[in-house]
Amino acid sequence: MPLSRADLPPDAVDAARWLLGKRLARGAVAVEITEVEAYLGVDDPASHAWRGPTPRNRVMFGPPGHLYCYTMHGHTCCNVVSGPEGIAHAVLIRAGRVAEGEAEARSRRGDVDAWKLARGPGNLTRALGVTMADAGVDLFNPSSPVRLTPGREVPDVDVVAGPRVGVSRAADEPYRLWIAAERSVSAYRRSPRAGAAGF
DNA sequence: AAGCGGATCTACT
DNA sequence: GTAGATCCGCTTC
Repeated sequence: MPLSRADLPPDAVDAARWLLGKRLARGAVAVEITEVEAYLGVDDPASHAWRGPTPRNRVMFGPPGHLYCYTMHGHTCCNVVSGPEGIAHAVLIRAGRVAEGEAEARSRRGDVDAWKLARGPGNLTRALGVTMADAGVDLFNPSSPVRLTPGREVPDVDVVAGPRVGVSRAADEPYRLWIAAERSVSAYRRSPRAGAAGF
């Protein structure tokens, strides 16, 4: 059974949990998602959508199930837009484990350990070959260059939550979810601009 | 028209 | 653990 758009929860945190264990596929490469971050659109000061629509973030304000891509520091990062339309909830795909097409992924990433091929959002897009040209594609359309496909069920006891990496606002919200004991999960770094940890 | 700041990565100590 | 490369979008002038 292919995944359907109706399976994707509208709330970004729910969508993030749902995406763990699913696969993101492009060309011969498929990555099993191991680490994600939820961004709550217009209600989230850490989201690119917080200040409203711009040419860059317009995909996030569109229908769910599409790919929001952006570049920073010379890297491409990609998000799954959730719903409802106009609220701009999205889930950043931070890391994954290459499940298919390791040779093709390695041709782009070079000679690194297998668990590092898609570790970190920039490395993940490089391993898959995702670029800004893929921005806005429908992840549930089988003829799209990038697709979401079924993976494995991840039990709740294997899922850990914590603060998002590198954000300077809302830096303590536990909107980052990952699979415990997965080596492909990237290291936590707090933004130097975020205040002291607020416990 | 220019400056600033960032949802990063790698290398080096 | 820390520093530097690197570059585009958004804000402000």
